[in-house]
Amino acid sequence: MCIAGGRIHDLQGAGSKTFGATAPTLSAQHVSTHDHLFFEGDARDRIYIVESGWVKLYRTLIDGQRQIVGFANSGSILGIESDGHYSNSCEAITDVIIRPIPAIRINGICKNDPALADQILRQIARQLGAAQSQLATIGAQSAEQKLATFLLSIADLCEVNHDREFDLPMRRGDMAEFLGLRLETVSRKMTEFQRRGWIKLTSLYHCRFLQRHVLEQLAQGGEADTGVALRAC
Amino acid sequence: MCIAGGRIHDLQGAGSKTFGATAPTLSAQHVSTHDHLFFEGDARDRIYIVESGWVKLYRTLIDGQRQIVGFANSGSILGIESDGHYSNSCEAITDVIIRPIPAIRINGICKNDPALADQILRQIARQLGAAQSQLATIGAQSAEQKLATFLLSIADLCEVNHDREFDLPMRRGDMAEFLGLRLETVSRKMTEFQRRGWIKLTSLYHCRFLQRHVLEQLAQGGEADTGVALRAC
DNA sequence: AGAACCGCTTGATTTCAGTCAATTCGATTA
DNA sequence: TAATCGAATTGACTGAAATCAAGCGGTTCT
Repeated sequence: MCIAGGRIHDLQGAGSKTFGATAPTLSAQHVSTHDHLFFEGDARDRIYIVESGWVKLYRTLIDGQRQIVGFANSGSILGIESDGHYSNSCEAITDVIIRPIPAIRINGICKNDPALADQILRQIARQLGAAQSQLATIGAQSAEQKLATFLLSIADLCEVNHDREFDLPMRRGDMAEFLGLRLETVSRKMTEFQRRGWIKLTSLYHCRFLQRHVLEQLAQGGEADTGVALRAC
Repeated sequence: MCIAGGRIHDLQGAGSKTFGATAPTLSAQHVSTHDHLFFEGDARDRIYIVESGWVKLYRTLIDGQRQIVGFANSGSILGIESDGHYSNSCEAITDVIIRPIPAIRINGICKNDPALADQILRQIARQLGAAQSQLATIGAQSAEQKLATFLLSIADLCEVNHDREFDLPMRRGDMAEFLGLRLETVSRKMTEFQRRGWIKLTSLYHCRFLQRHVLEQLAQGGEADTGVALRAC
């Protein structure tokens, strides 16, 4: 099966030709929160361009452990890392609108559709860079540093508003599975960040930076000084 | 600077036209062990195709922590994840022969050189898949599982010979920086794997599988049973 | 030969994050 | 308003890997 619950709906007439004259012809589709676009191992019959909303991409190990390998929102292309079969599962974490592209178009795409191919090449390069950054985060940072890095990068994707406020569209457990932590650890650190006055959670899924520079220092591998001036030495 | 020690040598006449009629014109170059092809942040003036030998790709955090984001050998394309500037440093861990491709060719490559573009697209997709697998390894596995996964995948890249023997071209510290562990932990686990009769180190950089299935079970998230039969229950 | 160096191994101890368990919070429904 | 359910928080305890430190073995340099 490819779509859990079969709740993907065609949106005839919704935003078309986003990707130029050679763009795909399939119409945009709607996916509800918690529905899957595809599962790891499914035959890859199409790739998807996200038009709005958020999805998570993850892998499941045999012992049930899961690893989220990325979150994706508007502009992301899904399914390009695989060949024949999807190598990740993909679940909507908000309501999502996607535009499918038949996989058949991918073979020899450079000859047949150079505009789309360039688009895909840029996207996949960006995703590879992001995956490598995430490797550095997961492999070389402490829980505290991981969370700081995560908040900054998610805020970046969400475009922080004038109040330094941004969405946190995923659950604590998703954050944990992305960062290689447990949700209890994420929860504790979020609480600690608040207690120290670095962030303010206006709701579970809404966050505001109070001391962004402290998080940036943490993320870059420095010590958090909480405003205490460093003495020259 | 781009090449530490300036020890990259042109190899005029060495293997040419590996990548079809539209292949790059620059000649192959030799890089000695421990020399750098490029550093994180350098202007990306070219990408490279590895023709022989091994390199490591890594990032350095401000506090000096390093994360190896990948090892690459024959057939790999280096520098494609970046745009304008290299996002990783690249160091030869053995003597290496590479073929450079001027970055200028990359823009609009689909129109100008579709054969090379298809090649790059396949390579980058493979690298993204590998990076995501590595995320799952680093984020969701124990030290023991990480090492089992690593040995299996490196053996795969090296092509195990008839004696189930394969090269381990990197140092313990490199393995550690790749797996998000400390070199002491890698050393301990390697010793433990040997003591349990799963592997035999014929030298520091040469390994033989004795009980490959145990490692495979470990890597997939199961318990290691060391040959003791499981009772049906 | 001796000294110095480098990478690896091994041991003792500490610590950060994981585990297990209880409780709270918030949204939805009866 | 009470009941229910899922998600998040909080607490007590444990354990796996990090840290700190010493020693080993091979290679290179004087």
